Amino acid sequence: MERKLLLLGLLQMQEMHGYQLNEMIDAHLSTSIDFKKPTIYKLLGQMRDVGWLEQREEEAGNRPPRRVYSITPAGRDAFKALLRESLAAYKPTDFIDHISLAFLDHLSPAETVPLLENRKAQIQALLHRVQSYDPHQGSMQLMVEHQIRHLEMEITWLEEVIERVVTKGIGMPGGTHHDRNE
Amino acid sequence: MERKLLLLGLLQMQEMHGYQLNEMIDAHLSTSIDFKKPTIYKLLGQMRDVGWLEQREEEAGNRPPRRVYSITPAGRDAFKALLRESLAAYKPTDFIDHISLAFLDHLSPAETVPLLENRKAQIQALLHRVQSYDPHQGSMQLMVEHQIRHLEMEITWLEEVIERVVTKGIGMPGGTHHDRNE
DNA sequence: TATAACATGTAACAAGTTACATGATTTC
DNA sequence: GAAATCATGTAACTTGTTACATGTTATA
Repeated sequence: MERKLLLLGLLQMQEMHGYQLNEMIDAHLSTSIDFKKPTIYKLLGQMRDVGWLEQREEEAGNRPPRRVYSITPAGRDAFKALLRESLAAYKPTDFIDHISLAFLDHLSPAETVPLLENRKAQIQALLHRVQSYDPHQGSMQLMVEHQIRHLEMEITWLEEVIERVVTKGIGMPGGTHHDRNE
Repeated sequence: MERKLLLLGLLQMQEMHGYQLNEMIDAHLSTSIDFKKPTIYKLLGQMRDVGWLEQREEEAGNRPPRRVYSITPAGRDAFKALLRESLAAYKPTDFIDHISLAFLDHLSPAETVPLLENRKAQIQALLHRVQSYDPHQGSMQLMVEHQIRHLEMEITWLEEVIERVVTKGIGMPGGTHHDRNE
């Protein structure tokens, strides 16, 4: 539903066609969310079918006509309902992509540190990209600021982990066990 | 691949059967990751088929026999390779579940604040659950600490957002526009 | 004149979850 | 004797991405 919320929110500002929505999302939100064209087109069709959106065809020469979507009163209601629901409900973040951190002690510090430094460099690169954004309008800017906070936290956290690996004290009780070998 | 990494990591400590792995994950990681039984069983089968795991059947009375998996040398190699790869590569977090924050200004502050307070309460509840965990062994503890950091950040961030909504200054430039209505 | 940008979409695939199926054993 | 726990798995569904298909118009 969050993806529908996003589309409805953007269409609330002005009517747009799919390609245009894709550009918007690409330009302003690509660092923080994945949302690809086929999905956009599909959801637009779905929302049109249930009456949240109205479709208007815009002919322009011989190319595929633009399908311009505008939000209907029903769509506006749906938007508000989704928005309230989504604001009030917190969905816990999935940490599966960080599971490797749990097995840090299976590698030697000498090997671990450069890997973590590499990871850190990537986060930093992303942070710089996000920071270089022009300010967005209204509360849209909150998305950017939130991501910046998040990335900054990730970096300081990683630095601490690296520090702990270096000074050897990784997981609290003496239980450090990376095994002897190549 | 992260899920396979997790299974391999757990099986590196000791051989286990699927049900047991599921219990482990449930007990120690359920606050931070989703990983359900059917997925576990499927991945165990896959990894057995490619020779990363060895399967041994343990009969016990008349009930379905336990299929106990132990990691093979090939599995150990795969584990290390996956671990290195996964440590070095940062996969950006998806913020789609936070998109509602971008449309905060479509609701009146009077309505927004309680919704956000509710959201905050949920994060706090989760934080308390995570904090009540016994310390995990070795670097596994890092997962817990990371999640705690994350949740604390989310809470302070939300508090700031609430503050900004209350004092009206939401998204930087004067562009606050929540529309007049019921 | 080749490539990028414009504009739409379908089809195949991926990677999970939820719901269902089965049956023994232990606990209340 | 009912319900929870132990133990396995399959099947259907969900929700998204990637790859492909198509054709026009502007740009290098």
